Amino acid sequence: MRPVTVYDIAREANVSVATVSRVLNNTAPVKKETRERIVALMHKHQFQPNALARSLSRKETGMIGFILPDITNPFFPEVLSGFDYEARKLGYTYFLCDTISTNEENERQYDRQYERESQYLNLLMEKQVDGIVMIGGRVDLAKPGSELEREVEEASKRVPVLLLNGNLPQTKLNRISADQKLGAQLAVQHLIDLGHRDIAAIGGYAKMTNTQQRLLGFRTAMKEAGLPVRKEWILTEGFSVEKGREFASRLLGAKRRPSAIFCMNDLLAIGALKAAHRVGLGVPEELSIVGYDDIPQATYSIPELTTVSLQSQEIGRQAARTLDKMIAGKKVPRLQSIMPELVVRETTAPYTGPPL
Amino acid sequence: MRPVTVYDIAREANVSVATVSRVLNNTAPVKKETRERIVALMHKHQFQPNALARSLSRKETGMIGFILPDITNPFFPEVLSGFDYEARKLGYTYFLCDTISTNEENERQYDRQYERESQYLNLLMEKQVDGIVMIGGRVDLAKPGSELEREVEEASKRVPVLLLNGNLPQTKLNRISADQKLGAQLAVQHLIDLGHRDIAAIGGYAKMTNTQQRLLGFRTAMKEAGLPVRKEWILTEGFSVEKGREFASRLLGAKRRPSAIFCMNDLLAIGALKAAHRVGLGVPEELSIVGYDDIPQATYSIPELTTVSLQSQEIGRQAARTLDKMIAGKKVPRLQSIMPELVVRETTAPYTGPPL
DNA sequence: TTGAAAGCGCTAACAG
DNA sequence: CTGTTAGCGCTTTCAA
Repeated sequence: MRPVTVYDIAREANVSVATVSRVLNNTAPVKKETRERIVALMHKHQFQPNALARSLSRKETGMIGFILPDITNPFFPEVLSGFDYEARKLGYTYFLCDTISTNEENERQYDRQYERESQYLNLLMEKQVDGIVMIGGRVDLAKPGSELEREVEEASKRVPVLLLNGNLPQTKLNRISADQKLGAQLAVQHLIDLGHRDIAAIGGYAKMTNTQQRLLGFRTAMKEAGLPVRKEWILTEGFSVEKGREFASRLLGAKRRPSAIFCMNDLLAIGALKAAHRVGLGVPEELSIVGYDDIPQATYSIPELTTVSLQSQEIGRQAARTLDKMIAGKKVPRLQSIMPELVVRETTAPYTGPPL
Repeated sequence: MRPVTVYDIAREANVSVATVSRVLNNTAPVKKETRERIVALMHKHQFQPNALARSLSRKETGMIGFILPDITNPFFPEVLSGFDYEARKLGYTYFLCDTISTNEENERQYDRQYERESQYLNLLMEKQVDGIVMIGGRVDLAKPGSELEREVEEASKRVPVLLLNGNLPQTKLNRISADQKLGAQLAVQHLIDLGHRDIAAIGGYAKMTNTQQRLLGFRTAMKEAGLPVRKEWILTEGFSVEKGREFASRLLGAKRRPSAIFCMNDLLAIGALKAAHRVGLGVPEELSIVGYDDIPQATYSIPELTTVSLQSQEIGRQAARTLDKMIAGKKVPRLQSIMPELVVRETTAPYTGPPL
């Protein structure tokens, strides 16, 4: 059966569509009597306004596009859930745009990530979303390259775009970002305070801003404490549990090994935990480990991870509020910085090795 | 600046909008020469067709609504990622509708879950989605109650609805579901084969179909092996790590305790692992644990979880393909059953206690 | 091959 | 308070 429209309601109520529209949107006073008649009819026919038509004429859709790299990476659901909470309150609904996802062989496809982002950017604009938020992918690159940047900048002229936890340096897009350097400093300072001097750093990708910033924080903290940074103790290129295990194994297998490891995220830390376990090294007694991100899984391990909370939920919420303002045409600060917090749990303990 | 429309292109190309539309959709032959002229103009002006307008007249949107309870529960991103992969290939884009999400105080809001589902159902229909998939929430209830069911049935008359891993018994909606009972049997049989006789089952919610089915599988396997099921060893109402720890603690604190625990999901198993660790019980030497779902985190723990894979990615993929067929008006089987698989890892070992 | 014109369903002046 | 009417941007007959 053909869905019922405002015309159907109008006809049966002996009014014009304008009046129906008015009671639908409460956009102008309508005589109580006729209003009630119309409302009754709407219920009777289970009338559901066609949002497409409405959006077409109103020129706003209440839809947002959320572009992220990989929903199975537990960091993103955290951000998303905060975003969801606020966005819903503000009356938005959103498209989830995963630029990686998993194919039949169950393998992630990173190679086409940026291409996907471009596709989604266009698709979302065609769908007439009111705004777009981007996290991960090219936004994490220290030097995305002008083409990747230009594209987003171009998009931002048509629709508000907000970047999360990253940047596109050649553009002046709005963004919300945790202070990555500070987070790393917090973590490393914590280790130093515990008496550790031989500290390694593992994970991340050299080309990513977050990694560079965290490494910078690491170096800064070490330097301020007058501690040397050993090159062989900085192992990058990877963010997975598997990589964490690999990096840590390498570290722990060497003749001289660190007494503490600073990991670029929690997954790596979980991998490091596994490596330590494998070689029979007690954590935290013999080896301290600190993670980064504070994903829920940080409390699943034994022992539970000491880590740096990026306040991911908060970033998500902030994102929704900010994007809403941008959509409303209000001014928002170009950069909103979120303060990370050190969360001390069970993988760090005072240094107990031979006196230095 | 006003976005460019087919009219703008048409005018500048000295053709009618119909022709522009034709080259846009490749829906009828157009003279090569004029086609090229039009294509060039489109590029020149960065023309982006307005999907709203298109959908309004075509009566199809390429949009799907995906309703799930909680994106931060790692089971759902798995399903979603499989769904994403196929849906994208088929040209769909989807709204993520989380019915729980997290508020400012960082607490999940389960109480209004069903209400949210109803809201989203309506919202999605107004947005004119081509189809809806539902997982969790009311779909997991053994007796959802007629109102909750009627509503979905009603919706399904207007737009294809597909249920994942659950059912609404009073309706005859299409669904894709893992065989929960079989999965449980697999798990429990594995324990029995290892020589365990004292097996407990923890977690789940008594009112949920999945729990009932899994418990049924548990009982069936025990019965077939001639083993008794002790009432105090079946602890329900909960799906979290915290609950797992709590249940297992209770079990392990009693005078007589099981030598193996079958958990209704992996999070519970992780909790059980923690409980065992706390009381100094070695897993798997002194206590075997098996989980359910095989979320990625099942391999993060030490030792790694033996568990039942629900093939969540596959369910997601299947869902996309099936919904696409339904949208195309094709017939699909009312129920597609997915076979679970036992994944033996490190938390189960032969029984080594006193001879029975 | 191409154009004219009638929708798709709703909103928003404008007029009364 | 209410009705008329012109869009919103694209698709799709129906003719030519």
